[in-house]
Amino acid sequence: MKRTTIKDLARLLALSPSTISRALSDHPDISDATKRRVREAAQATAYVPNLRARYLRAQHSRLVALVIPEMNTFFVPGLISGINRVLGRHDYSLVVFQSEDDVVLERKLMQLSLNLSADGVLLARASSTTELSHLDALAAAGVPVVLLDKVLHTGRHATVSIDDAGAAALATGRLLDAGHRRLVGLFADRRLLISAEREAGFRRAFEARGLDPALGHAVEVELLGAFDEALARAFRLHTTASDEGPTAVFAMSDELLVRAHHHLLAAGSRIPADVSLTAISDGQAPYFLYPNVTHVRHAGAEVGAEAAHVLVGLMGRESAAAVDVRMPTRLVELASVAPRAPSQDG
Amino acid sequence: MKRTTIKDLARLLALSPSTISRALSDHPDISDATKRRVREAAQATAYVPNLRARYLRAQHSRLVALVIPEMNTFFVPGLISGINRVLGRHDYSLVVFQSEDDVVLERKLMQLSLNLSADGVLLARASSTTELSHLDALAAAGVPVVLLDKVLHTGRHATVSIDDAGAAALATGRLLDAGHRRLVGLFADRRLLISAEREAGFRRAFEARGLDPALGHAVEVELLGAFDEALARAFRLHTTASDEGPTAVFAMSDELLVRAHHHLLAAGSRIPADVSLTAISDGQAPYFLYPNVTHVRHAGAEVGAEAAHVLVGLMGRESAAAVDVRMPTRLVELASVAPRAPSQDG
DNA sequence: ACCGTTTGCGCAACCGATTGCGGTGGATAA
DNA sequence: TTATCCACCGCAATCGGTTGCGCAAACGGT
Repeated sequence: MKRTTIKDLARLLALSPSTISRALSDHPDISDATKRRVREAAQATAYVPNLRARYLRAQHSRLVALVIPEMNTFFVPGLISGINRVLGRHDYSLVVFQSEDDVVLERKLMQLSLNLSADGVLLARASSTTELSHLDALAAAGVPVVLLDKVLHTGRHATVSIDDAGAAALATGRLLDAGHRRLVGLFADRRLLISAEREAGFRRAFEARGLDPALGHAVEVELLGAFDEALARAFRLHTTASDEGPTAVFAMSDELLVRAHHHLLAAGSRIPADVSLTAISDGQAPYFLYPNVTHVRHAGAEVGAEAAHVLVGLMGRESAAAVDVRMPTRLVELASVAPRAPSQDG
Repeated sequence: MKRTTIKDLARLLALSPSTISRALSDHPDISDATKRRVREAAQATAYVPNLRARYLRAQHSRLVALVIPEMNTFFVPGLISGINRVLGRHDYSLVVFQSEDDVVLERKLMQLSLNLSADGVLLARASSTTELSHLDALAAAGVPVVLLDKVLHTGRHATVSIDDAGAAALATGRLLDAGHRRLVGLFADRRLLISAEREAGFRRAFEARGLDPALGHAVEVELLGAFDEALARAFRLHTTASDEGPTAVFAMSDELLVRAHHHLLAAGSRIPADVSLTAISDGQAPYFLYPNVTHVRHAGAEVGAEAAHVLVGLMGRESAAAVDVRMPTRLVELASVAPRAPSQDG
């Protein structure tokens, strides 16, 4: 049941392997008659060229490794899809690894990518990854790396990301411009650069309008399990007797968005009549939540496609210029924000 | 910037490549002193073993190809994650391909998997794939294939799937047992085997209880864009003057579930006070929708892990037994079903 | 001092391809 | 007839490893 090789064909037709190889690749040195014979034999024996052997000789693999912290529901699927679409067009295949958000495993996977001779690597670093020395081996071997989504701007690596602070400011600003003042901002673990950036954007939106950033109550949701309690507490804490409580919520991610939405409905709040809502989102969830959520779009598919483009470019040439791409983001106006009549503090 | 090879080390240490290879693999024939020298030199020159060369010689690749129709939000991510987790434990790497739900591309990708000498293939067939002759070449080469999720039971290929009809009957039965009689069932394209099966289960639930299956109104949602209109029409059509309309909805997938949920809220219905809701779901969406949706769990992660297990088993031995695994499904009781007082037709 | 056994390493083939170069045979030109 | 050229194909090296086998030196025993 072994597969047919070029040598098998050579033996079968009493030719040399080189002739078979050339016949199959339509080399001018081979006569048409021979080419025909070879092709027929290849057909008959179900010959399948062995790309690994070919690539070994050619010193490449046409394999690209993608390392992500972990699979999730909203962003990563689009990312993979976008990457795959672009890579497929250039005859690259995508190997997907998960680092389980662990630097140690991430390092191992970088090493594995090198062992497999990946032609390029796409890395969404683990949250605990604070330095990129494990990319040095890749660099030394001339394997280009593109950092995506959760990047680290070292100036030495190509990156594809968004302006996190800007996106957060945009979504927050939409709430402020609708007249809301007391806001709750939902953020993931603050030690993550991305959370810190988005929280900074959240505050910046207040400052840009000459408002007191203290009106924005940032809630850090470390464990999704403790979400409801955390959000409820935020509302309680920031509701004073003289003043009413928060009237709008900003979620920095889809995970937080869907939970916030759920929480608000469960608490009996109407959106947007009682509470307005915006988020930074991949662009899926906002459409199946009711009402549709006004959001700043940060689509995995677009980030992935762009990163793949950059990588393909890098794999093409020798030089490894450290491009820094910032994907544009835009506000998608849907139905979760209602204007609010300004009160005395507006 | 070329990477160090075994030959480089051989030259450097004035040894033969074979000695280097054996020293690195701790072969007993090599003296400890030499081993030490070799290891140090390998360290110093940042030697990286080339797995492709090794695997070429060893006649395998430790690569597994996964071919899915397309990425989606709910099921596939879990699938990939589950597969990867199991595969990783066995030192296999996962190459992910998307067939864009097109048989022609699917065929090409099977061919590509063969060209790359994948050690095994995981296939979630495209909806237009009605026969599996493109797997013959893989079978001939001794490459095991496991069909998952959207399978085709040929008796010649290993499969991992669920009892679609049973799962649908379970979710539907939950509604009937709560006293609901007029039901709307939401299904994807009927030409898909999976839709047909689940619709059969939907009807079977009525029959099993001695009820008229005509009370179950199956709606086929071909285009997600036309969802709202289709569902609204179903409610209109099946609401008679003498009788009230449907009081419960069953969705055969997450995509349909989230849209149904959205639609019901938008129409001003309360769940479950006005309309009860069940679904077959991966198990994510039911928790972030409000109220949490009672569903039959069909988790991608579990299907993926099981399929990977089966494949690993198959890749281990020579024989290619055609196992047929049906994943168990169970009802997860949450909050979207309310009992309904029986009327005259109950 | 002689012989058998280890110990430690190299030769060369192999995995499945690709490719520079050289060689043979027939046709053509001089 | 002989020199020349071209069409067509094979040899052998190469990619980066692995491995069966052989061989020399060192070692042990008597």
